[in-house]
Amino acid sequence: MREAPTTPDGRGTGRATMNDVARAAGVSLKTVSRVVNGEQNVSPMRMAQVREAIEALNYRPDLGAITLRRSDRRTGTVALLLEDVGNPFSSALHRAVEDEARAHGVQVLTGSLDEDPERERELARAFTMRRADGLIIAPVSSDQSYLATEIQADTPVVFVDRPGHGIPADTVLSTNVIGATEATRHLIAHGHRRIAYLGDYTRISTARHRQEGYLAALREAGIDPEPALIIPDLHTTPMAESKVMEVLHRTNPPTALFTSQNLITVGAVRALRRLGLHHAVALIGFDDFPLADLLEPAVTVVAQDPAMMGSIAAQTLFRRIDGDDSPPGEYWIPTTLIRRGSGELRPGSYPPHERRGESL
Amino acid sequence: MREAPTTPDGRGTGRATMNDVARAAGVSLKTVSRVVNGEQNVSPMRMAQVREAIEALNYRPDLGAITLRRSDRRTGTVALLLEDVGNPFSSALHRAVEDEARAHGVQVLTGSLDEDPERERELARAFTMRRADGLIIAPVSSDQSYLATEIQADTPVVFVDRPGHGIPADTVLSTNVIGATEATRHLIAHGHRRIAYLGDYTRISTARHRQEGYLAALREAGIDPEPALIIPDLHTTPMAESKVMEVLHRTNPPTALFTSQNLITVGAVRALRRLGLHHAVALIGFDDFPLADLLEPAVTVVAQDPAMMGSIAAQTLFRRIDGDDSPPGEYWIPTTLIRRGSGELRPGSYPPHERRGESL
DNA sequence: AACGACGATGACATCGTTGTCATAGCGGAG
DNA sequence: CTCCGCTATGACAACGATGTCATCGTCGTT
Repeated sequence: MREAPTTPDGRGTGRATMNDVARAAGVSLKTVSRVVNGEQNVSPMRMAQVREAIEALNYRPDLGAITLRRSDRRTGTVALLLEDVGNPFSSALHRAVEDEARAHGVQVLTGSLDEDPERERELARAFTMRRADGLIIAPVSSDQSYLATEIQADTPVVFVDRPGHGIPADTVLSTNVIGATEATRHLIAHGHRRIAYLGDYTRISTARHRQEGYLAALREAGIDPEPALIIPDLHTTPMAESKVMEVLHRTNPPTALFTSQNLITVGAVRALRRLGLHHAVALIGFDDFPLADLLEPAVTVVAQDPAMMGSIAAQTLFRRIDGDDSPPGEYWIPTTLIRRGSGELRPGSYPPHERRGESL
Repeated sequence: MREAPTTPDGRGTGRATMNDVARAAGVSLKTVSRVVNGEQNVSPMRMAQVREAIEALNYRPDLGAITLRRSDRRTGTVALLLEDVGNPFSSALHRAVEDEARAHGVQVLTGSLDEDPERERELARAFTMRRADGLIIAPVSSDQSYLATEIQADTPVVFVDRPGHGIPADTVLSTNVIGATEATRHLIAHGHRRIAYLGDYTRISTARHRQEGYLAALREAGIDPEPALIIPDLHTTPMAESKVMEVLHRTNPPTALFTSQNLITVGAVRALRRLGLHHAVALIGFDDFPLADLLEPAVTVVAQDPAMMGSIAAQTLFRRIDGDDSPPGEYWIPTTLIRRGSGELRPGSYPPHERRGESL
């Protein structure tokens, strides 16, 4: 095996170029290009020589240079901007996008937005400079019109989990309103009338929609929503936990809780445990989470399908990349109410201890 | 605002180039380059003209072209190859790498390996072609010598979670042996002598090391390891669940379980629940998981620190990228035994029902 | 008044690759 | 034997940017 070549001017990167291969094989640059790209009309002899040189020099094409020169300008990369690649929802979605991308021979660049609009702009800019072939984004800022340039430059954009604003683009969403309505209706059907809503920051569209669904179900059942039971702007587990503690200490506490998001659900579970009310106060959470079925009682949830959302978003994106220019669509991914126990508790189960052995 | 320019030959990408900006501003290409790169010696007047043109044309530099031409050849991208970006361990690690990368103005390309050596090669090749500035990988194949070319070409590689083979490189690992020894010792200290080991595929180095630690603790306590209690090659929750069911149905069942991985731990919890033995048989799992503290009993674990692993791996990588060429190092990230209840059960707690009220 | 230093600017080559075009060689039809 | 058409091959420009170098003008110094 030969040494890695160094260009005469000392700028050597330690990596062989197509030119190095050409020299080594004693053919022209273009012939190497033909072999590498599997083009017709190369004699078997040259072909063998070139392949041998490629092997010997350990040549690897430079995708940057290829992209620059090729007429289609594809980078074979798509960008994925999510809330936080470390959380279960985002990472499940990410994985589904990756699977779809793999099928297209495309790599995925990811970034976490952390509810930070500035970060959204930064990352969008970074990915623009990298000329990603497409962009899937769960937007956090209130205006995505800065992406208009991209779309105009033929880089498709797909919104996922949250709708975008200021530009038309394909959008993949959970049926948030319907799911929340269904959850609340389910609690009402089990006899509850004092149902608390615990939600994330109101600026987040999904939080608003879930609250909307909650209110719709109350209205439909002729229950007056009680302002004191509508508690938005919770974002973390500790925030939710302490708020739930407070709510349940009130003189006229709710008999059921509807939590609009994972971390809040977990906070509620912790609070109920600490108060020993986990078998007394009903609970339904929006968004499923691992081990929900192993808790005591198991937690009833409105499950989203992040994997499906990722798949659909990616499929839509690739269809656009492949030239589909029909009008943008909205894709609604259905949620599923999973009955596990916590959502089927009836009001007036106090004191909890008397009921303990009963369950199961 | 002006229309996006089209190059005369019709190859127009819809995106303005530096040349377009130069033409619009009535200056030379090089002057635009100077402005964009904030170089000295541009008159304020030209500067203003150029900025205006940039704004009007919505110019964005093409990172591919920049990388090709610049002498440092940086792409501002690092590659991260993990077991599965969708699982909690990988995604926590991913997030930590992203945070470190963000601090360096670098983007992260990710890929999931799914224990598939072929996939490892494919992705390594894809990232090589993209000329990532560095590579962090949790290897699955038995030989990474194919990466030697990369290292030689000055693209640093860092192994994380599992050691690499065939090339020297920085490596970031959990203290698997120590952690497993500690867990097993803890069970022994609580009176157990019949402790089952339930592990992942033996081909995975972490699984081997955890088994090693388990055996070391037994040996140290003068307990003869019982082959029937050493159960490797479990990889999924259902596999683990059914195996644990089987083991506990034996005539002389173990009084404690040590599970070497998350999914196995969850499988064990499910099996114990189904058999009603969750308060009778002790359990310690390797690797922490969300809600472990909310299960009944709460699950004692040997916690890893994936975020720390990601941080250290990324920091090491960036140090290398910045030119550090000291000999490769090994970084051991300590594990922590978290006592929560399941690991503190003593043998002979049958029947479980008598003890139920007692706990807490 | 002559000169050197320096600031501002642009011309041109270049990075690694592909697209376009030209051309040499060869076999077969007329 | 000539010419056509095809295959195999290479020369050269171009993609979008930066690095190098040359040039020109201005100003302070002697």
